[in-house]
Amino acid sequence: MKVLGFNFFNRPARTVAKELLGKIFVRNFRGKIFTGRVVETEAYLGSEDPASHAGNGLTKRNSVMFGKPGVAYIYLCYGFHFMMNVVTDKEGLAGAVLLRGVEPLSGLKGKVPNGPGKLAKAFKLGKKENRLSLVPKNGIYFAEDGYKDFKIVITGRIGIKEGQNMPLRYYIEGNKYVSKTGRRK
DNA sequence: TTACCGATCGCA
DNA sequence: GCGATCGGTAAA
Repeated sequence: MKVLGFNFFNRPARTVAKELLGKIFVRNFRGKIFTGRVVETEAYLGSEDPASHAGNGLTKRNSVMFGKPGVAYIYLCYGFHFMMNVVTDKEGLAGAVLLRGVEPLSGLKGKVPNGPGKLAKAFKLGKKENRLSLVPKNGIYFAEDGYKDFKIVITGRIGIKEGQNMPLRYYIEGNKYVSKTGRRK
């Protein structure tokens, strides 16, 4: 099993979002290991994407999206829910991939993180983990185990105003752990 | 300093 | 269909 490194994330958000499907998300929380297979992602771009946090230029919050790839961008939304993103694209260029759904593999004890909010909660991700680098020493990283026998479906993103949506959502066809709200067309 | 609102979820 | 609840952002 190979850990995904800097070069994997140092590419356009669309590419990373697509290739992250089927990979394994690993979270080491105080000695406990949580793992899950990535089954659903969304890509967020920079200035060309009005739905992205980075769509209106650089601010304090989104500055991490302009920084080094392979860094966690975790944001509190609607006052309740954290969203787990991975920064992509080379430094200076905004881009991120949102994790919307994973299939639980180990350490998740019956939890079904089918949705970005629940996912972050199940993996114990919060404000503290924002801006952490996805280098194994920080306890958050992605790994590759050769799983690639699946079909990728591309649709519009979820929760985005009409008119500024783009087909940047990727998921594994037929997977039970793709979020339900996300399954609608 | 204040007012507004969002990449959501669970319950009715 | 709606309310919960908080931090970033822009305007004053």
